[in-house]
This record gives sequence, C-alpha cells and structure tokens, in this order.
Amino acid sequence: MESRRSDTANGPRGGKRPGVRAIAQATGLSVATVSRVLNDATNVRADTRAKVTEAMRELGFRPNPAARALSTNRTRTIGAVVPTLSHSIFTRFLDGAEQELARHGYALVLATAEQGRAQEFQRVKEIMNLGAEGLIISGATHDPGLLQLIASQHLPTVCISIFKPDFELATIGYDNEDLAVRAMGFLRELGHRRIAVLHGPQEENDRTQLRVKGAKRGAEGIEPRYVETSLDVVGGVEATARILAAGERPTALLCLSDVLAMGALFELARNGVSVPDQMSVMGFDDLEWAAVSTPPLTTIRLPTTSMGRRAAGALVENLDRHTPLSSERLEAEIVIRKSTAPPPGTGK
Amino acid sequence: MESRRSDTANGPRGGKRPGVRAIAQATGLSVATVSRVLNDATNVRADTRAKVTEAMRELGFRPNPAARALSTNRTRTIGAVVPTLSHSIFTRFLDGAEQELARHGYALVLATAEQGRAQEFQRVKEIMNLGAEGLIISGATHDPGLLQLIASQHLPTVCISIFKPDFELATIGYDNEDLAVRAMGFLRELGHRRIAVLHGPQEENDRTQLRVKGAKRGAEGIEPRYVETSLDVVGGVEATARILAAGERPTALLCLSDVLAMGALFELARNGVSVPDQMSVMGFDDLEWAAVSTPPLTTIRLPTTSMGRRAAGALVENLDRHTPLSSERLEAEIVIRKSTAPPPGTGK
DNA sequence: GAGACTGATGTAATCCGTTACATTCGTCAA
DNA sequence: TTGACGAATGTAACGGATTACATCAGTCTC
Repeated sequence: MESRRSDTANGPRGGKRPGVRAIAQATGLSVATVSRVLNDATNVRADTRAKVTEAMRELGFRPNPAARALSTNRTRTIGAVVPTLSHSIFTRFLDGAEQELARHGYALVLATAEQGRAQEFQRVKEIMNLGAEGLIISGATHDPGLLQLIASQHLPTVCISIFKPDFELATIGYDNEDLAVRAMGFLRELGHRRIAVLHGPQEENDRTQLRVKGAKRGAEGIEPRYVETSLDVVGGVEATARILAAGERPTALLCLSDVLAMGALFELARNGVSVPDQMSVMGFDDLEWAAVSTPPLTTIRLPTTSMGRRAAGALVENLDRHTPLSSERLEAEIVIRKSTAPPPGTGK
Repeated sequence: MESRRSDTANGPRGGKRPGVRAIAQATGLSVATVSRVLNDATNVRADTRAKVTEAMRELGFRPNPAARALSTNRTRTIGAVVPTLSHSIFTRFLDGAEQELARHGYALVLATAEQGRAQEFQRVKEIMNLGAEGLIISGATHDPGLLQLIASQHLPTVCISIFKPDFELATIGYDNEDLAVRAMGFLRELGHRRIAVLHGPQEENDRTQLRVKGAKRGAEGIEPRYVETSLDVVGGVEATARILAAGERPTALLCLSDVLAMGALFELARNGVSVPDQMSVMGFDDLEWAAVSTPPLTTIRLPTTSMGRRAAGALVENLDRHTPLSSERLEAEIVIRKSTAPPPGTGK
C-alpha cells in the first residue's frame, strides 16, 4: 500500500535513514563494533568509540527501536490502565510511576477504562499488542478473561490502590477497609453517634466497596446513614444537600473520598452550617487543597505518589533483576485538622 | 548475557512462543497466508481464514509487535509530554487525547517534565527512542535543540494550550491573551477598578505569560496589582492572604487559573470576606468544581478535553491520511456565575 | 622466539512479521 | 480441449540491531 517512509534530505547525504550499517561503512568498522558502542560495552577502544560516536552525530543516526526490540526481546515499556484521569488520586499515582520508570529508562503507556471491566480488558489487550513488558491496573476486581490472559502470557502485573496478599496478582496499596474502620473510630471517639457516610458508586469499584465495608465494621452499634453519589465534587454537594434536607441531621459526615468532602464543605457553607461547630467533616485521600480549605480538612493521607513509585519500582526490579513481585502494604495515617470536633452540645 | 526469554509451558506444546511460522506449519499453509489473515486482507478463502484463526487461538499466538513495527515501519504510538499531572487541565487534556487515540488504534506514551525545558527535551528524546510516530507538547517555548530535533526527524508534532498560527509547529489551543483581555474587560464592565491579578510563575510558562499580558492589555487605564504565586490551591491561599494584608483592598480578584481561585475562595471565607458582596472572584479554566463551589465561580471555560481530542485527531489524520497538520483556534467562553458582582458601594 | 593468553574487532546468523513476486488452481469462453 | 484470467496461496527477501563465535593483533612468559 503505502510506500515506506521516504524522508528526503534528512542526513547530510540525503537518502534513507542511516542504520548501524551506514555507520559501520562510514567509519570502516563493523556493525558489531557500532552496536557495542551503542550499548556502551566496555571492550571498545576509546578512539574507536569516539570515531563511531562522531559518525553517528554526523549522520544523525538514531537506533531503530523496533529492530532493537526485536532482537533483544525487550521493549522497556510498562502499561498502566487506570479507571479515570479525573481523579487526582490516579494522576498522583501516575506521576510517581512515571518518574520512577523514567529513572530506569522505561516508558509508560497509558490507557483509561472509564467504562468498567470490559473496557479495561480491551485496553490491556491493546497494550499487550504493543509489547508492554509489565502492567499496572487498579483494584482486584477484573474481567476473568483478563486475569487469565495475564496468567497465560506471564505478564508481570501489579494491582494498585489495594492491599490483598492472598490475591493471585501482586497488590501494592493500603488497606482501605482498615483505614475506613479507623476513620469511623476517630469520629466515634470524638463523640459522634449520628454519622452520615458519603461514598461513590460501589459497583465494579472494590476500593469503595472496601471502604464502605470498613465504615460499617467501625460503626458497630451505631447506625450511620450511607449515601451513595457520584464520585466527584458535584456528588458531594448533591449528597450533602440530600442529607441536610432529610429529617434528623447527623453531627458528622464521613466522606470516603476527599472530592466528596470538598462538595460537602461547599454545600454546608452555602447553607450556613458551620464546620466543625455544627457539623464535622472528614475526608479520605488528603488531596493537595485539604490542608488549606476552610476549614482545613481532617482526612486520611494516602501515599499515592509513593504507591506509584513502588509499583513501578517493583516491576522494574522484576524485569531487570528477576526479583519476584510481591504484595506490599503501604501505611496511611489520619491527618487531624480543623474540620472535625466533638458534636455540638457536648460539654466544652 | 541473558538467555532469551524462555517461558516454559506457555503453548499447549510448551517451547517458545509461536510465531507466524508455527501457525503456518500447524495449518499446512504458508506464512504469507497467515499474515494475510492477521491483517484481514480480503483475498483469503473463508475456510482458510477460519482454520488459521483457530490455530492461532489454539496455540495462543500473539503477533510480535516489534517485528511488525520493524517491517511496517509503524509503531502506532504517540508521545505526550506534559509539564505536570497535578493540574487537571492536563489530565483532562490527556483524557481526551487518549480516548481519541484509542479509537484509532494508537497508544499514548506519557511523560512529564516538571523541571522545565531541559527535562522536556530529554523526555522527548526518550520518547523518540521508543519509536513514537507523533508528539504532543504544550506551549510554544521549548529548548531550541528540541525544535531542531523535531524538525530534523520530521516528527509530526502538535503544541497544545496555545494558539499561535505563525509558530513553526502546529498549535491547537485557545487564545490565552485574548481571553485574559476579555476576562479583565468583564470585571471592568461590572465597575471594578481596583483589581488584583493572581497568576502562577511566568518563567518558562508561555500560557501564564500570555494571560498576564492579556490582563495588562485589558487593564489599560487602571492599575491592577499583579501577584505571582505557586500555581496551586496553596498558592491561591497565600496570594490572597498577602492581598488582604496589604493596604488598599481590591474589589475583585482575577485568578488566571481556577486552582488559584479555589485558594482565594477558601482564604476569603476564612477571613469573613463575603463573595461577591465584598469581593468578586473570577477564575480561568472552569474545573469541575467551579459550578458548585460557594459561591459558584465565574470563570472561563476552556475546551480542554476536546483540545485533547483534536490534537490527537490531527496527528492520527496526519499519519493515516497524510493530512497536513495545521493550527486550530478553539473557542472559549466566559461562564458567569455568582462569584462576581459590581463592586461594593455601587448603587444597587 | 614459540606458545598462551587477553582484548579488540569482524562475520554472519538471528529475531519475526510483511510483502513483492511467483505459482497454482479453478472457471469460463471460444 | 485449450487458453485466458482472476483468485488464492506460496517462496523468499527484507527491515535493522544484537550477539555467538571466529579472527586477529598484541603481550607476556619461559
């Protein structure tokens, strides 16, 4: 069909892109030596090396990555499929991952799967067809076909955002359930008994599921109200509006994502409900604004960026040094700021 | 050094990964036919095709992307280098780009350059070494070496976030300067004369430079105060605090990024300055929360996601159909919400 | 000065799809 | 029946870097 790419006048002598052979010819050396220079092998005389490097510069030589990949069977590429880029949780993660990969000479191929498992499966296939040597996906609920594919192709894979040591793939993340238990415990210790829990859609989202489960476990004895909404600021606003409109008003909102907490803060402010005097608000994530909101948000600091670094690092070690992949639990902590206080009416 | 990858027991018959030759052997056909099936050429008999497909499934065949790339001279990969992933401006852009690329069977290789031009140059080199066929970078100020490299390699490239038809590369974006002029004009029409302009660092960031320039042009005759701070919510808080602490208080804050506006809203609330009664606040970007903040933010809606789609689409068309790349100006509009009003003391 | 050894360099096979060109087969017209 | 023709399939070269193995030139030692 197409004629091969035929750049005119790109090297000083025009014609097609120079390859190792061209360099060999130009220097009077052999392709093996050129290749050795390219991969800075040690057994090349300094002056030879210089000659080759010079010729490469001269001719504008760039090694063909496909050819290289073909003969080494390496692509130095890692794929990541995240549910969405609209949550800074994932972008902070990607940031960390990308930095770590770049540090080791790997590239990150990014795909999003906003439409759930099936799409995720599809995207992973595409990434594999591209030759990725490792994969990062999030959570532990996936299309069975995907897990099977990963297993059958022996594709090194890390699941992030969760910690589940008994899972068939390595997981690197925090213990969502336990953290939710602790968050709930924190509010109870402050004295809260009427609590509303705001969370995103649970379907196909095991992180949310685990957090809700944890909240339930931590709430034993009291009966929080659970409000499901869309996982964004608008959802937080909407859920809070619903809560304020309902009968008995809670004394605390446990938002299982900071974006929901932001919505809650906005909506409470709009309704003149002062935080934390009349209502405590607690988040989950510790996004960058949480420290400076009005009031600053009590939340759970998730080590998102370092999760990215660890996930990427683990894959790199696996590929470069055959270190087996294993699950890692990352620590997270409650960050107490000013959006939480004992419930109103408590002796002060 | 390393022995070639030697997965044991991956195909039913163990041994190494099956290639087209293995499929040919298994079916009694030739590699050419197998390849034709692979690329769904039309001139293959239906039953032959079925036989081949079946054998591929049977043996777990996956075409080697490197070999394919080598012979077709195509990688179906586009690189994008963004300054950071911490701003949803870029993640929304990436979202759009990734979707569009995926739709056409291309993959997105992502890199970030948080440390300015030099790092951007470096990252682009890495991406080129990976075989990307197209490139997306942001803004128009880059390392001269980078521009030269792009030119010498004939790498199809799109610069986003700006519109600059006379630039040597295609730009797809909005006219930052003009929009800032209009934003300033909007505030002036409301009656504001004492205005503070909040903006991020100008160095190495032409988008900010252009916006500041536009604000200055739009402010002819009045003398706004320009406050430079870090480009995040914390920066917005900090700058607003400085403004409040200073002598004569402005009646409006023009924040040249929504994140700064968020910080401003928080800090104003903290200080009991009511918006818009005592102070108007205007943003730039229209991030998702802007419609529901307290008060909802007047801002400029930038078509970020569609910018991503257009940039990706333009590259795809260039690669698939040789459509030349050209600059595109995207429209943006002021979204009037409740954070702006005439200055206090205006007859109402 | 011959043999042993080390370090630098060269030769040619290899990785695995793709595709130009060659071949075969079946069908239809004359 | 033969020749022509088109569709289906086969053969083999090709792309560009890597690398096992071969070779060659010095060095060192006795």
